[in-house]
Amino acid sequence: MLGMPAADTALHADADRPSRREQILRAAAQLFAERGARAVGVDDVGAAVGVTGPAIYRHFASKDAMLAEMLLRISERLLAGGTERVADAGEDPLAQLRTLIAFQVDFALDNPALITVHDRDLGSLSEDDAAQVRRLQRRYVEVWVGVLGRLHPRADAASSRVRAHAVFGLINSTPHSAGRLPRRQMAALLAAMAEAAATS
Amino acid sequence: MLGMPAADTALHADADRPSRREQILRAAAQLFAERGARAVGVDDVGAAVGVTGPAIYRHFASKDAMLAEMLLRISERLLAGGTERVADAGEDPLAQLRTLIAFQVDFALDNPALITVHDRDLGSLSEDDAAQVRRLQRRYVEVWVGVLGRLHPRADAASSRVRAHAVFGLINSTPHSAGRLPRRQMAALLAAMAEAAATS
DNA sequence: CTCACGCGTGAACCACCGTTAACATCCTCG
DNA sequence: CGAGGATGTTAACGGTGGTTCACGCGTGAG
Repeated sequence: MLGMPAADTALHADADRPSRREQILRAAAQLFAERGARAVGVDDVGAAVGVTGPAIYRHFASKDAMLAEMLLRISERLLAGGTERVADAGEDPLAQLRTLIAFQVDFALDNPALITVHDRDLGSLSEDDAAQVRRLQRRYVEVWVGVLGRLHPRADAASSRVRAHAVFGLINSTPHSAGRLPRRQMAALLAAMAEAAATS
Repeated sequence: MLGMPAADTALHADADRPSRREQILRAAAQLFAERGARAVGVDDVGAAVGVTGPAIYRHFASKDAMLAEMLLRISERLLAGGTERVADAGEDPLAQLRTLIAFQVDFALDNPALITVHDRDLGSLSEDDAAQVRRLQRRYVEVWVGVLGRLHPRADAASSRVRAHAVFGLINSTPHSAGRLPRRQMAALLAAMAEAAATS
């Protein structure tokens, strides 16, 4: 814990000159998305940033720790962004829904790789880490469930939860249809479909 | 090829008294869905049907061959079912869409495990097998694209393809929200959402 | 200057797992 | 009844891949 670099564990992205740690996480996310976390070797990740495999261990305790941090960050970003958007959207449930949809669409279009890893490789996490990720996911889902519940006052919570997962599935289809349309068009289409599905 | 049992390679499901081969495929599908194909050992699959690991090789050439057959079957069932439904639905694009949606919803509710494996473990297939599966998938998508194109005559094929993937994502969210609602209610909700999204 | 420490390297270790080999069992059919 | 094939079992092999080790090299502080 004391030998570990103090910054960079935080959430901020460090866009301009990413530290080695960040480079590794980014490269790993890309590789994990393409082949699946278990199919990617430590050497592959190293090679992707111009370093040998074992060098990874100067920055992460283990390969699993890498994956864990990756998934935790994603979940945290989604939860934080989602709650913030809803809070800023006023009282109107439809306005809240629209901003949530726009947020999720942007995220999915910006990070198709993270989307892929997020729901494919949760299983290859330690039980503790997996539980923590699931807690964050659950809270994010609950944000959606709240909005959907206010939008459909006669529906029960279970229906709203199913609805939320269905909308996620719709929006998170981006990895399957990436690059087929210019981004603006893609975003508009997905948002329209998501809204239609959510309000049906 | 000659030593291989002649029947059972076919598509029919053999519901009543499944052969060992079928038992293995079913159990493997379940395990693969839960943990991911690479995380499941041959011994695990064997144990799930009351047999040791190497016994698998009396029925399959390799673990990869198991996965390949599994994915090929799924893709074939979807393509065959989809084309058949559309052919039986007459000329009305909306009627065609409704029957396609009903078909996909039924499949997704009946086989959440297969759905999961289908788009998570394609990557761990040999290049040849993966290509074959992708060809089938593509043809199934084209069935949807045709219907969606007739439904939105002013839209280009790329939009329809994105739309198709989005609807798949919506319906195939069943593994994430399994058992939260009674099946009838679940089917009705998903179908309504899918139709709203597809016709928006 | 030099000492410590951050960052990397190549080699070795070790566990896991797919696969094969060699040997039993049982059921069927001539 | 006896031969053969389908089906299993246990033991062993071999590759892959995560992790550790011992060591090298630069750089900034005392």
